[in-house]
Amino acid sequence: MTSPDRPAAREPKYYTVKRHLLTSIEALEPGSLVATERELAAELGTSRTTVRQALVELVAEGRLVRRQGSGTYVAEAKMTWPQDLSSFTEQAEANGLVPSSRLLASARIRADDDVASMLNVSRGAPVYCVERLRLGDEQPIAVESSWLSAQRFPRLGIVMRRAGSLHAVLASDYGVRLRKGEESIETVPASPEHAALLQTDTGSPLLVVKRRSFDAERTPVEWSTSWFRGDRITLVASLGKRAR
Amino acid sequence: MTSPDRPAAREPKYYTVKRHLLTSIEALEPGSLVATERELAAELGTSRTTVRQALVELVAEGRLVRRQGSGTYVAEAKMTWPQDLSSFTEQAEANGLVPSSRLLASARIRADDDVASMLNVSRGAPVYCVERLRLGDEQPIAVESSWLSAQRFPRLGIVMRRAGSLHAVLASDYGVRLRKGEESIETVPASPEHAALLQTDTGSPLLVVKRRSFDAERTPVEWSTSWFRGDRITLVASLGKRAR
DNA sequence: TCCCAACATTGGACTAGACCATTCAAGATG
DNA sequence: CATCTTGAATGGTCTAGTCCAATGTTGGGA
Repeated sequence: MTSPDRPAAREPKYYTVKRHLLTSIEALEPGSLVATERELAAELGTSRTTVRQALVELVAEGRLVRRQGSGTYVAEAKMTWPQDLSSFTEQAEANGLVPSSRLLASARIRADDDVASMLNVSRGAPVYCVERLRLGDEQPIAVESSWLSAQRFPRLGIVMRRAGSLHAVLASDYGVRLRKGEESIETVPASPEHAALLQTDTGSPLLVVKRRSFDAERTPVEWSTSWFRGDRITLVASLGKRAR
Repeated sequence: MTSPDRPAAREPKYYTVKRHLLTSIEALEPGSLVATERELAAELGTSRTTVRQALVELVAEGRLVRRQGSGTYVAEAKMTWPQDLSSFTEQAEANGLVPSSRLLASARIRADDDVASMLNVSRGAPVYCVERLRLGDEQPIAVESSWLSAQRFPRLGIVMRRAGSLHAVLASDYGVRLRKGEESIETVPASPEHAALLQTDTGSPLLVVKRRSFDAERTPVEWSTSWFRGDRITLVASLGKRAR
């Protein structure tokens, strides 16, 4: 009674625009300039808002880059990011990048319920929260927040102000070698703060990696959360024995 | 000359709405009805479009669920999904769910460049493409596409029409036991087709897991891609030695 | 020649509305 | 009492426009 042959999935108009753009993009080199939003709207007989919705998704997929005042460009290929090495420094070097960090914040605070259970300390116990922007070849890769017990690692806040690698400090100053434990991965829209740090748009999808690390005696030592740009990064892990 | 104290990250209006909603949501039980879009727009002195943009992100984060004609509700908690077991069947059972599958398509096609290199066969060689909807307790969890060499696994298309578990078939009918190789994880917006299958919205962020599996002789056997709803699933892997 | 101010153009954010599809409850009908 | 019809309310999609912020070009002045 409704429609004779019902399409399996009704396609919104913006999605038609998106597919049209996708085929145009495929023929172009990374860095090429794409038509302006107003041009596309006129050309495809639609509104700028609808064109914009298609562009938002293509940007989220890492196919396009928009620069206000300048134009929309075909994006560079995504970067792959290994997950099986222990530290950011190692992972960056495996990717052929020069790793660096900017210390955003380092505070001695009291553990809330989440942090307390993850570090196996009592609620309210003093913990260090170290927040860093991680860079590869001076380009922002991830924002990373780490929590560690302040009782176990006294003066960590002072030590971190001069050091680059947290894991190196733990090994040299405290004699702790980390092994990774559970890791969880999900996707969330970027907050304005994270977007600004990662030089992307508010609301664009990020990959969030939460990880707990243990020492040789299986005591939880570090609880960390990393935010990666979903449009620039593909996380890669080799699961079985190592590949090469 | 521009502004006396520049805020670190200018907050869009829709983000203020989002934070307002987030605090309201936190006090509510999953399943609770939230105010309508038009009410919120009037109440917060903004347009429905802006309210909608905030809702889109909260839905993407898995905090809210919208039902056309009915209303907007507080969502159930996300489901965690293990990554360290070999098959979907095992993973579902580890989660306490009854696994099932719907065979969407099963075709014998010629390998394109990507598939050929992943399976280590020549371009144009015959391969099977098996596309399945994976369910846990009858709820859609993931869409999964697998490619396997048709030369190595003759009559796989016929066999799969009756079988549920691909890995079980490989073991029983062909004597192959798989071990996992590299795995990559990224996030993409849902196509209308995937959205319909996973009962979510077109454009909502999905987690895409691509994986290559090998046999005991380290020959690539299966190349698969899985799409998970990013608002419902958190991927979990235990990295070091097994946790328990 | 060099620098800087003015301006046109781009994407970014937002508005106020239209129309549609789905849901669900209230009321009419058997 | 059960069933069907109707219609109001909801979210889904799209339009056509405004104003703003960032960019890059152009032309005038030192």
